[in-house]
Amino acid sequence: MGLTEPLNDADCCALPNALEAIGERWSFLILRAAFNGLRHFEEFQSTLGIARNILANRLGRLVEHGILARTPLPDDRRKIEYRLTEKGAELLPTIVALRQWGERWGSRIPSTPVLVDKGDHQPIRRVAIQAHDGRVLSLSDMCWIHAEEVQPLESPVRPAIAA
Amino acid sequence: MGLTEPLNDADCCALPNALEAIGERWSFLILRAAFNGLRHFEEFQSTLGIARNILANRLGRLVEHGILARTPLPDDRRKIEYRLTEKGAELLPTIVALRQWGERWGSRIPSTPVLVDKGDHQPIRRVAIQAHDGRVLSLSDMCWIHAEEVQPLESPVRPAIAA
DNA sequence: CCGCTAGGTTTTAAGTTGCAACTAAAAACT
DNA sequence: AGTTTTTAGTTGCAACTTAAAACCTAGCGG
Repeated sequence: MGLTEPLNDADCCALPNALEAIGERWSFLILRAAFNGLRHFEEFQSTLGIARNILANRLGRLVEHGILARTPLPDDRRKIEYRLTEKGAELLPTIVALRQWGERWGSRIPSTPVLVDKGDHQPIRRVAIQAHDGRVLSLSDMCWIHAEEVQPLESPVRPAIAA
Repeated sequence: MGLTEPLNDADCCALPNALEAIGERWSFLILRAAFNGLRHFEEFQSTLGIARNILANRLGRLVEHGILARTPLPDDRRKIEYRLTEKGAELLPTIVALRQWGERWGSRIPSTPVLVDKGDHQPIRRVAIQAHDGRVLSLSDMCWIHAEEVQPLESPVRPAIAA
């Protein structure tokens, strides 16, 4: 078996932290809604069908964790805007990965609206784990080592384009 | 704002399904433990510190959803092996993406054991959303369109990784 | 100053989690 | 064969979380 991580200690891995921020019921769905451009309490509430007290609680928690920013609009100060921060926006790969997994393995019709590159209208790739040079890796291709043991690369590879 | 998905209907998106399978408290951590090679009830229990009844419940649910396979070992039939199925193994990008996010934004030391390519011991890339040609896309580079409207590419790019 | 709207809080019921103690079956010792 | 130990659970009960519905309050618009 490829990977074996010393997970006995909680602090070896950032997952528990991440889950503290977004692991509760509804948080993920609220986030998805935020990625879809929803910004206001009543929008979230009516779109998701979530109870108001829970929504208030989750929005508050996401704000606390710096994932959403809460701003009363200056021209109507009743209205509160909840917007993804940069930190929040960087959850997109996680959400898309989970969504793709659900699409691939769920009992669903292949879900008609498709996420595409705005430039050429081609569908995005499957989210995958890649080596530094872009090769797609699976579970058995990886292992854990200590950060200090990593050898710097001789010729740094162009970061964006896959081989 | 780049993406706007008709999320009014629950069935437009595979996320709620996915979350039904793995969205409860502990499920993600159990999965991480499984990725780290844990296989037995007592291992999960003592490593994670989870209550036994909850662990039993979650393992059962993950098995129901085809994410873990439950097999009593032939040479000691008390021992039950819980192993990731293919479906389960394909959650790896989701988990790694969330972990990387937690590492980047958490208040943690950069988490010493690092996940590397077993071949060259170089760290894996950040999990990202990519266009068909490998360009990394962000929120504002994408939009939703209907599947039928996607134009096939003239020179097909290696198909294995396209979504 | 009246009513409406947006974004909450309160109350109460129902469901979930967590701990500790218990059980059941298979293996190991004596 | 009988006792003990190990592995994987189940049960009972208290504490906490979630859900639904009603209520509240600041800010606007007439």
